[in-house]
Amino acid sequence: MIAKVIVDVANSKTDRSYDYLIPDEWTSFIEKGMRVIVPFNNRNVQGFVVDLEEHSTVPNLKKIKKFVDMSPVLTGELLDLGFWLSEAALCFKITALQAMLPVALKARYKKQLERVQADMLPKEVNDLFQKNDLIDWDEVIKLPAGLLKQIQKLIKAGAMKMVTEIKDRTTSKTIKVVKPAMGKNDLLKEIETLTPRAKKQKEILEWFLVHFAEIPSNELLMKLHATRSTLKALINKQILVENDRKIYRDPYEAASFKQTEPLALTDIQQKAIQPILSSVENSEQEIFLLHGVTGSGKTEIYLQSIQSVLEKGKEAIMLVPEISLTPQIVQRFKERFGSDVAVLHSGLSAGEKYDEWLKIHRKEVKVVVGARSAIFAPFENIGMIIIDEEHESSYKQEENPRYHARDVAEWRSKYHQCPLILGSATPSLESYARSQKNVYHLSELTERIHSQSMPEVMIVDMREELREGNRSIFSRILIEKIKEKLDRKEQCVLFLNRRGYSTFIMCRDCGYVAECPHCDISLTYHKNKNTLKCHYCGFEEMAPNRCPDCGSQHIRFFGTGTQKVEEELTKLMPEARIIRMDVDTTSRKGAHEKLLSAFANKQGDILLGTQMIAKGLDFPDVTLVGVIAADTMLNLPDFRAAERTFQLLTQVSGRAGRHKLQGEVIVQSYNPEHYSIQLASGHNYTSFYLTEMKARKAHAYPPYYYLTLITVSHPELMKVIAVAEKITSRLKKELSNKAIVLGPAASVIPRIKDRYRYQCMIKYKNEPNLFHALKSILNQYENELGNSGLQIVIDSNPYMLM
DNA sequence: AGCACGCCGACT
DNA sequence: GTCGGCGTGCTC
Repeated sequence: MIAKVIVDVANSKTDRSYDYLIPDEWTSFIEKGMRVIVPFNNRNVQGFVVDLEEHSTVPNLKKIKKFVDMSPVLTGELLDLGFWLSEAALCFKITALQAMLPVALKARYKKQLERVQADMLPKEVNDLFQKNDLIDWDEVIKLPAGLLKQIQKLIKAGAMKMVTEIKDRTTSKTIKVVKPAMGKNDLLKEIETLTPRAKKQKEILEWFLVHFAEIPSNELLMKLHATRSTLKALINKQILVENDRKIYRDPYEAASFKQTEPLALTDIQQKAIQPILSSVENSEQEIFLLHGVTGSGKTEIYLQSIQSVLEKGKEAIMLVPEISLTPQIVQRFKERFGSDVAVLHSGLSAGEKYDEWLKIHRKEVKVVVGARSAIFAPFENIGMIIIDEEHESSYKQEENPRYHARDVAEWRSKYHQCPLILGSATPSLESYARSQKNVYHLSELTERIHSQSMPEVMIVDMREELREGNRSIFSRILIEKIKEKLDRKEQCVLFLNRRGYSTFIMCRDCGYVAECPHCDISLTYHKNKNTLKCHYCGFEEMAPNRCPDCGSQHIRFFGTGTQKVEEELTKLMPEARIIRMDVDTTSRKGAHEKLLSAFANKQGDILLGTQMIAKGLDFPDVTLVGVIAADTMLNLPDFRAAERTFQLLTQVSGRAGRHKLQGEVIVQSYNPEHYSIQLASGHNYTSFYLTEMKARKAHAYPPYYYLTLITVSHPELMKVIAVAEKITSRLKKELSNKAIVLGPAASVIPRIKDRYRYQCMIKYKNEPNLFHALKSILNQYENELGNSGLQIVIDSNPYMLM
């Protein structure tokens, strides 16, 4: 038998399957989707079996060396999906296949030096090997040059050789468990022969007499207040045996979840869920766009839809944006579906993710709640896929394979003939446009449950404040309102989309601006450490107190970040308890949850944060939401700037007054008349959609046109320009005259990490040649891509134009 | 990617 | 005459 294997060598020349002979003893064992280890050009690499065949046309096949899995890690469906994905995202097949598995399953290669004939080695070389016949290559590299030379010769002579060992990164957590080494009758006899002084030993054995089962050692010792030494005595006497047992890490172990029952749906919810349920009933592949204002009860619709899927014996995938994978959402799923749920998000360690993935693989769960990559959950009988907050940019992966979870979800829903639900209070223009063309089935939830009204939104013109002499970052009305809420023991959420203290520092005498030495971007001042940081490459240096250029001491800090807001707020209201949430305060594991639960327990009056506090949070006592600078995003050079601003303002405002108390929102802006700010404050999605669509049409942007962005980067500017120009002119030649090819132009950030960056953008409607043109461009530069430091990134349907 | 092969300059 | 630098090409 022949196995077709995709090897773990990410390169365009090796981007295909290779045939290998399956050793006779494994012919009935090796299956599609398993990982194997194969010899490949004088070394061993890992690969995926993607097909099995009787015969091969290739002479002199090599044999599969080892198998890695006892059962396939990729289903037939996922293999097909991987091939589709590698085409859609223009990446190597192996890259696509690996993206579908938890990182823990990615092969790790360890090079070693093996001793073949000890008697041929001189003493000083033999001494390097102690008991083992292998030395890690990392150790070999450190040896003195003289010794290396000898080793080189010995390798040539065949006395030693280089080998690669391949390992998973799976580390299983084990615990010690203990059980009787004999039957009940013998156990009884042993108890009788114990000396009267061995009171604790007797207690332990009596426990086993009653329970007669394996138990974690620690648990047993805790229960009986015994110590390890007592247990050890019994193990030594071979009355009990102790073993290591692999256990799952359960990130949510400590939390206990009360089971909840489905809530009664309002009439509006009922109307929205009906078509979904009938689609589940008839196993129809339909895509629903669930457009529901914040607080309209979308989650309950998800839960009940999934319930109906489970009742049919099928599985469900629910995607949520990374940032909103707060305990709140997880809790609602765990409460409803108990241990049927696996949770996958980036806050978990590689081992924890692997364990959650294993639960799916072993069919121990029926529901997955997770971020983007959870769309690859290895279910085989999917009855529904849900993407909550479908407009979120975190569904687009910004590295290879550059896929959008929505596209993968559509593919899988077609494969399984099941409904796909896209939910959002502010759908992406692409999705809403499809619903207008009846490609998607639109369901609207226009009212909040319990008919709370939408919060009152007030726009404050900050230019006016400035004119009236208020130079603070807070408007007078915002300060007044915060104080009012504090007096009433209610809570506030303040939002600012910028971390750090100041966005840039400038010398007032000579105009010097501190910039990153590796990127063309100004450095952000972080006050707590008194450093300047680059938010793109991580560069950090001490902040100067004199201008490095002219020596002046007049250095001023411009722009406002969360740190500065926190400081100003403390000055104005020393009594307020502020919880700040941004990348800098949540980098440690679990910090996110800790800060949120502190706020939920009212250990804080004001929650101040960036992006990450905009979504999904639901705190009953929050009655004021303040947006400190609504225009920060509006001024970005991105065609989605208005859409993002509208979405963010709507999401943030949705945090206020979700329960009994009426909410208020204050939006500070320097562009108060901009339609995205005006329409967000009026909660008017439809008008925003229509206005924005006109702008998109006028400028030939999605959803009227598809986009593909090509970014060329290299340490030398001339090289970048030359390559970008060649690519652009080639595309202009090869594409139809209906395609718009723009560029080459310097990227918004012209240099990152010492690499210059140029871009070319393609706008098109129907361009069957595009795929081949792009592929041949990649092929043309392939040998330059690796060694000369040239990088070409092709992103179809980009979310980040930077 | 990474390893072998092969071709040309520097050296015992 | 050999050793070792790196460009080139192939991997079932």
